[in-house]
Amino acid sequence: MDTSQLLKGVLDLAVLAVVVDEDAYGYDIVRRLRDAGLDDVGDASVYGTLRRLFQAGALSSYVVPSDEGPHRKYYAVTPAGREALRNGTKTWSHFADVLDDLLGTGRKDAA
Amino acid sequence: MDTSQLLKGVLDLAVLAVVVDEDAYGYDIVRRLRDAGLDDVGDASVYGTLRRLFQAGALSSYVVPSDEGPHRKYYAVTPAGREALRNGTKTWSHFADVLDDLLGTGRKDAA
DNA sequence: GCGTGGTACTGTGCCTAGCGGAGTACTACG
DNA sequence: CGTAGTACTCCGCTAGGCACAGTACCACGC
Repeated sequence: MDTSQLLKGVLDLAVLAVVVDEDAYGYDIVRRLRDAGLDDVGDASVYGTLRRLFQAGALSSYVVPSDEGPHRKYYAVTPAGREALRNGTKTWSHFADVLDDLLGTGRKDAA
Repeated sequence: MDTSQLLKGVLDLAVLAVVVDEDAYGYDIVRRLRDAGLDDVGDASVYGTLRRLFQAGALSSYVVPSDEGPHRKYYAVTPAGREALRNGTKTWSHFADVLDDLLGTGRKDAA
C-alpha cells in the first residue's frame, strides 16, 4: 500500500504537532517525523507544507545562522496555528474513529 | 478542515470494508459510508473507487435488475480484495497509531 | 584548493484520487 | 407530462505529496 496518500491532509497536523512541541527547522522536522514512524515523508512535502502553513499564518519563522552548515529557518506555531492544530486533531480523531469502526480494528478501546 | 483530503488512500479501504460485510451496489455503498460517519463522501468518488478496485481485481461484479429503478451493479470482494483489505487495514492502524502518538490524542490506549 | 559528503532550503512539474456538476435511464406518483 | 428518487457514468478541476534538480554553506581528506 501507498502510505503517501494517507498523509494527505494530515501532514499539516503532523508538522504542527512536531513544531508545537518545540520550535524547529525544516530539515529537523523531517527527521523528527521519520523518527516518529512516518518513514517515508519526502522532504519536499514537508518544506511545501511548511510554506503553506506559514502563508496561512499558522507558523511564524525566524532565521538562525548555523556554524555547521547553512542557516536554519526555524518555525514556531502561532496562536492561529494552535487553533488549527486543535481543530485538525479533533477532525482527525473523529475520522479515525469512524475508520476504525468500519475496518473493525481493535485499535480504539472504549475509554 | 477539509475532510476530503483525509479520505485519500483510505476510501478504498472503507469501500472494501463495507462490501466485505455484504455485497453491495454503488448507491447503497455511498449511503452506508455516510451512515457510518463519512458524511461527505462524494458519490463520484465512490463510483470511481469502485471502478478502480474492480479493475485491480479486488472486486467482482454482477448486475441485478431492479423493479423500482434502474439496474444495480452489485460488487463482491474477491480473495485478492480481502488480502488488500487486510494489508490496508494493517497499514492504516500503524499509520493511525503514529498519528495519534504525534498528536497526543487520547484515542489509543498506549498510555 | 578541490572533490566529496552532510546540512539546509528552494523551485518545478508530475500524479493520484476525491469532488462537483452535468448527463442518462428507469420507475413511480400526482 | 413533469418531478422526484434511484442508480450509474463521464469530464474537468484541484489539493497536496513526491521526485528531481539546483543552490549554498561547512568540514574533511587528499
